[in-house]
Amino acid sequence: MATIEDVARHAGVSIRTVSRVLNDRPDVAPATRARVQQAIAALSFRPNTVARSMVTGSTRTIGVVLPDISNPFFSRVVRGCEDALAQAGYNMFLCNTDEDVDKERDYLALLRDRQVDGLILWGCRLDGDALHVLIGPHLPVVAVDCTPFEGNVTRLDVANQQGATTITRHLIGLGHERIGHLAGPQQRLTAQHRLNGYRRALADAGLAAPLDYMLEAPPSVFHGYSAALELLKPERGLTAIVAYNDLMAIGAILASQQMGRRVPQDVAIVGFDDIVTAALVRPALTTMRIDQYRIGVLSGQRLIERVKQPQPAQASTAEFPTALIVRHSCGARGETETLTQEMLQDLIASISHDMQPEEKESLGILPRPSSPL
Amino acid sequence: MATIEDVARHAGVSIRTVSRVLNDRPDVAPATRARVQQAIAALSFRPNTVARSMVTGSTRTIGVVLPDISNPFFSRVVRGCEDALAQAGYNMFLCNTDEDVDKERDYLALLRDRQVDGLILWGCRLDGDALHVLIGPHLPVVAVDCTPFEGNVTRLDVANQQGATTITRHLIGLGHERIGHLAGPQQRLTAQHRLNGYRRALADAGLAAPLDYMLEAPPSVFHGYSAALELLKPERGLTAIVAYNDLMAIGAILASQQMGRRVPQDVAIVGFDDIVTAALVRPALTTMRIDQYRIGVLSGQRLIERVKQPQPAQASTAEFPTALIVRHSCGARGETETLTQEMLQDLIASISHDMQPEEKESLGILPRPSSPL
DNA sequence: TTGAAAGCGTTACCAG
DNA sequence: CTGGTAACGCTTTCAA
Repeated sequence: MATIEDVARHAGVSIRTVSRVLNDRPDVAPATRARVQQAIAALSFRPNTVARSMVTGSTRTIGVVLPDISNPFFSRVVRGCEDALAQAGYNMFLCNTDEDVDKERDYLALLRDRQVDGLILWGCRLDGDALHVLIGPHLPVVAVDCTPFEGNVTRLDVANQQGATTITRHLIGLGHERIGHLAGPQQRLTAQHRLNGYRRALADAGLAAPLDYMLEAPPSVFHGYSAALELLKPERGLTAIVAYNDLMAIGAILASQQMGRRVPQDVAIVGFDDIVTAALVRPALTTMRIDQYRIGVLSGQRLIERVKQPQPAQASTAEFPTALIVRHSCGARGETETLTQEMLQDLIASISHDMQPEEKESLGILPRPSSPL
Repeated sequence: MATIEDVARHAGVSIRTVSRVLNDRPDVAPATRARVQQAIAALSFRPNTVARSMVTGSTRTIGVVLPDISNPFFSRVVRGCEDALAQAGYNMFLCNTDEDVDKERDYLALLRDRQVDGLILWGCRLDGDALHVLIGPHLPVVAVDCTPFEGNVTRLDVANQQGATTITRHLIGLGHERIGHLAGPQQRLTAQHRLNGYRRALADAGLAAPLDYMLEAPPSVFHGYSAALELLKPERGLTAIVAYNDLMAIGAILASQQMGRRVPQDVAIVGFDDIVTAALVRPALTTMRIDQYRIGVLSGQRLIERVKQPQPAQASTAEFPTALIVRHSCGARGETETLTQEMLQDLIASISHDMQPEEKESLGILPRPSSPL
């Protein structure tokens, strides 16, 4: 690997001058600049980012910490993040925590050691004090669905409670009175909020919500399936289930089918997130949509704003909206066993708007990231 | 941030001695070591990874370059990669190229500038020469489904051609004689190989494979849907379709349904990859399974082996197997409209083995990554 | 407009 | 066993 010194020697100038050319400084004579650029090309020199980081104090590197990238929800989110970060000239360290506080702690320490310029945190389980200690007061952070904590942080929260209330009300509007909840892990804030939203809707409608209407499980298809097997036992008499997320809802559909109960005729099931698969299972899931790509982009953009600001800004908060998507697992659109053309059109629509370039551009993601140097 | 010098001062020793303690060198007196450790704790000092990298020449950083993390296939793969890398003490830069050669080029250059210790490349479109120039002869690389190129590289290839032959033969064995192919983008090696495999099976069986049996499209649900609308027009008389991947196969199922042709009774459809959704759509997809998590882990482990080897090893190659998963979209297991309990059990099985801890451990992924320092 | 030299936070060689 | 010091590749202050 050629160094800046080699280039200087080759061009017959000083190191300082090469550095000036590298950083596009105006104060260098055109002839000199040309000579340096020639030398750079001749040696196919590229500046060492690590060395540069040492002196500038900036790595142009962002740590992204989330539960599990193989969850389709997060994989979509991360795509948005990465697009936003790449566009601003930042690279991303990806870290999977499996919602394990020890892993969270390790990764956070590691990332700080690596001198990342900022952090994007999704659904951290660490408490606020621990986060504050690990991250410190200066490092720019965007925290989505995390416990509030002190620091240079923008909090971004999905409207989980409100969303859960909305979708539960949808079920109530359909005439259901015995509505259960397949709850997510209650250490997760998100899961707590969705549970609260569900209870709120029932309370507002004067409906009963005994404890045995709710069951907690890990947020996967399989665990949703197992828990639903229990929750749907006839003695509870449930006619509808609000699941913590789409994965669990899909598991619940499987469980219902195994128990010989038709969805939506015998039991209505709704999810949360609107992952791509939600439109593809049968019956197609009624769910609360979170625009995953968009919130990913947003988190990245917000972080970059903060990183570029010289001094810590005021800690800020924003809420990200959800939208009710009515499909067929709730019974609102008929109970036909066969797929109608209208239903099909909906599904096609669901999958077709998927990350079109125009869609991206409207969020500020241009076709190609501007490549530094 | 405290530096090693602060620690040295605080402990009343030299910088050198602190460095020794940091790196667990034996040649330091127990009393001194204790004093240094105390100082480290008191100042909550953590070594600056960037500075360390400058002098050691190793960043303990790996670049992972792939088409799109929001594709469920890759999100699973990356999870495996990250687990393997984290366990070895490496962090991962994630880069999405959208199969755009310009993006590939930019990211590769950027990663080299960042002094990554190694590279994992998935489905690169750049030609061998370009790759060789960008990467150079020394940097350890694991290249999966990429054009062969010179360098310090382990090539890993999915048995795409063989897999496509196998699944096409499965259809032939079911009595189909007019089998179409929903092909992937032919600039991709993977897509070429699967096309070849399909043609091979037809040729071996003495079946016709006119060009209008094949149609190329981008590998998404939506584009699979659009292309299948064309491919399934009655004049072609196709009774079965081999899709490039599961996403396209799912699109094809949607298209068939919209055209009023039942799957599998009127047209059999099979996919490739066995993404999670494949088991969840109706009818459940018959497909060739690639164990995504496993191949992700494997790519990470192979790379680490290479990174730790002092001099460039012999370039090596390995093939990763696929397995035929027979579900219901091909008609081999009956044509019942309703889900039988047996079918359901299969699906449950498909989703339940999903990344269990025991499964992971058998691949060498332990419950928690050993945290350096 | 250009150059010499200091310094970023570590590691590691060579003396003591 | 411990300490002074050069070196890693770059940016930037200060002089010329």
